[in-house]
Amino acid sequence: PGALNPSHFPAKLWQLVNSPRFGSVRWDARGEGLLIDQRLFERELLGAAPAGQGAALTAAFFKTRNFASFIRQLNLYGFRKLGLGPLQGLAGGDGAGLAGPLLHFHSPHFRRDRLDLLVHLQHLTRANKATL
Amino acid sequence: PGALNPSHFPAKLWQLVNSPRFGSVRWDARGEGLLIDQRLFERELLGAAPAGQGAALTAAFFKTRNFASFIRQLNLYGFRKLGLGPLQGLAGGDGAGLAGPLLHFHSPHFRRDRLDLLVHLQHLTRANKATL
Amino acid sequence: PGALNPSHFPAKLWQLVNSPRFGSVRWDARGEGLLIDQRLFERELLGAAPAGQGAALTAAFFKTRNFASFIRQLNLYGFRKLGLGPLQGLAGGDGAGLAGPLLHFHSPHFRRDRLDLLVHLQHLTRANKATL
DNA sequence: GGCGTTCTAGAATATTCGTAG
DNA sequence: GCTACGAATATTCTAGAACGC
Repeated sequence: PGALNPSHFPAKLWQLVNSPRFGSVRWDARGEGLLIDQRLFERELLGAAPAGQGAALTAAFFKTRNFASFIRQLNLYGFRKLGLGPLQGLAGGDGAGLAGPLLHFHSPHFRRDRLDLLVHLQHLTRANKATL
Repeated sequence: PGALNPSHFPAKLWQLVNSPRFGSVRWDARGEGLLIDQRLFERELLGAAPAGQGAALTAAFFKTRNFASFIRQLNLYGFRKLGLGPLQGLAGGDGAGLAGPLLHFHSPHFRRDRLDLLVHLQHLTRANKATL
Repeated sequence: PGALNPSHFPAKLWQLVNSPRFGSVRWDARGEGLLIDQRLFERELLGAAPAGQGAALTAAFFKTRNFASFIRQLNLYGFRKLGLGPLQGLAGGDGAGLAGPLLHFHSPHFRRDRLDLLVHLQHLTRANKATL
């Protein structure tokens, strides 16, 4: 049972939020929660083509193509939704409407500059729940 | 629990073996077992490009890219390997060596012209095993 | 019990990863793990012909033709998978698509520049397990 | 008995679908 | 409407078991 296993969800999420290559998942201002742009996420990571283009999924972070499955993973690892993120799409029209609403998720074991907490991000199975 | 659910393995396998579009999975002579060409299967269904071509997976039957995962599914649904298939590579050289060895698998609930048996193809979980 | 016996798996693997003749098995950047290109491995070492060519297996390192058997050996000797190797499919289009994903395996007793550790690579039998 | 190969299964995570709240 | 979760299947990685040498 390894949260540090690079092929498991926690490590992937950590890599994702800290990668400059992907803009759909970022830290919030305090570095205590995730800000997720669903539309951008679907294009960058789930291979959703913006109409008219083949979905050439280069690096497949996930096997799913449904954003809902990603949310299910977040919940399985204990993340909860906080509400909509702050100020997006209001003042700044950043290009061609590429940005959608920002979803805000939080887990006590997922914080910027606290890689050490990552080991506590456990898959919430029935067995793991009993342990906790 | 539906073996007839089109998104589950039994229905997909049935569709696959009966489709003229795919040559990697066929009925054996008696229609009581499957003949599987691993290399062709990987190219047709798992997106393994034959060198020089991007892996453009049109219809994604499965999410995996590993042939071993397909075998795991066969075993999980009760299929057993019978041995190598008959007569391949001997008499008929069918083109450019596209064919590899044929794997032969069998299940009592998977037979040609017996779609009615398909409902008995059950995912062997611990609960289902206890029932049997 | 000889890990150094040239006919046994550890010595073969050592020879393989250090041979300039085979490109399918290499050290990772730190020299602490193996990077394995499955498709190339099958062609170079298991006699899988790239279509149109007879499988003329010159140096038969292994008797098997199944990649899965090689993986079974790795596990029997204590290797664990680390996840997909770095940098593949992302930036570099490496020519003619000859390369597939790189599998990353690790054992504490298999490190570059540490031939002395090789003696600890033991076949995990019931007896050996009890010892550990 | 040890080792290599093959086939199958266990166990954990991942994905999907439905539904309680 | 919507968020979270249960439960079933799917995928992955590793191990068990049987057989031959």
